[in-house]
Amino acid sequence: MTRPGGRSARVREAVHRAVIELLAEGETTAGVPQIAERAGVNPTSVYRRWGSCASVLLDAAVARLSLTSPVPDTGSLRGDVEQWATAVERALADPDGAVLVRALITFIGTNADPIEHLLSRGEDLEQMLTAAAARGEPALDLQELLDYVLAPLYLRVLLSRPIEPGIGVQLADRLLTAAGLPPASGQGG
Amino acid sequence: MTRPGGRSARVREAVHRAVIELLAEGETTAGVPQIAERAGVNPTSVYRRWGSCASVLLDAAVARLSLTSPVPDTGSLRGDVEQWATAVERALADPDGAVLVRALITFIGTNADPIEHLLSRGEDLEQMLTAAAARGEPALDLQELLDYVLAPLYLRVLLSRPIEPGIGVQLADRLLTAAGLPPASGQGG
DNA sequence: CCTTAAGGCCAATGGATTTGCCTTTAGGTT
DNA sequence: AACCTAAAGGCAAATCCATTGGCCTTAAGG
Repeated sequence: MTRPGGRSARVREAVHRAVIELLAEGETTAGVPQIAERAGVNPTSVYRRWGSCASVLLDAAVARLSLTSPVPDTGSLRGDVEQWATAVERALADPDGAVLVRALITFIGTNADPIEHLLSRGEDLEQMLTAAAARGEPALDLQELLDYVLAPLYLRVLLSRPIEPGIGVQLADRLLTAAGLPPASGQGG
Repeated sequence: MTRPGGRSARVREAVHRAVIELLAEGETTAGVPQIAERAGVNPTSVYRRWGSCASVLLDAAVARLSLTSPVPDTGSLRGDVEQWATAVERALADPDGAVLVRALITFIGTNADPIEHLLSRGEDLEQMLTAAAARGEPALDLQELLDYVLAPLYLRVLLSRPIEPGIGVQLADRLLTAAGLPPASGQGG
């Protein structure tokens, strides 16, 4: 029998918060003992539940990023893409989000699981694009969406460049323009 | 007095090769002792010169990446951008290059130095774009070059997706098209 | 009020890191 | 060319610290 709630949940929460905090403070070399102390938890407990610092990080990152950027459904391709881009922009502009993305990237080389997780989100996005095409809007590729919008945002995070407010929409517009969709007039019609 | 050559240089070389090899073999958790053994060097020497595994990696990455992708000067904007994109593509398609980029990203959060190094290359690229604008060609932004070409390539590396051959030129064309430069006819004039 | 999953504590353990000292040798000098 | 000198490497012993294992305590979930 597994026990998802109560003390276990509190420990999980505390540990997640601890890693994120430590990373945000630049303590990138913190080990399990440091995390445990910050979380007010015994190191042994962390070792038993997660086994390593990397797993903790991964768990925290996936838990956090799952709450972010749900796939939108505004009824128009432009609306969907812009809304999604904005959500990603917001997620990455938040220092915690940035830190988690970097951590995720770091450990993706080791673990295949997080990639799977990300790709499953990709399928949702693909559906969003497919639905738009079915409505008669321009057909977009998931890869194009990633190239035009996600990649530039990630590059900023990874190189520690600032995320300019509004950049999400701007990137989305580049994609939509390249796809032949006229720029939004903003006046409807 | 510092001694850049002779045995020191050999040790440096051997250690660089060792980290790259180990990473390429998937030994992402290798520590200083493993690196030293692979390099045929005493661990103490590694500790004294670099202090940590991260520094070794960084040193190796910067040393290696400095040799790659020199800024081109073909006389035409399209030629320059396409050639640069292809060089980057080639660098990232090489497993060693990919591994180093990921390593670099991982430790950029900690160290500011490598960012400086990368940005200094950015200035060279900016000159390339400025020179083209001075010739009357479309004026491009460094940021656009990074967004359209570098970011998508990096994203592939970071998410462990394959780098499709020719993708460099394809990305370059997107940028050039967006800039109003007609696609290459390949027939000149 | 049970049962037992999960956490805490403490005492090993083992490998990474540091330290002191000696040997090699790069780079310069005579 | 032989010859300094000190920077850099090697070696071994000492130390430090993350990780593990055994055992007890707490408290979910029924």
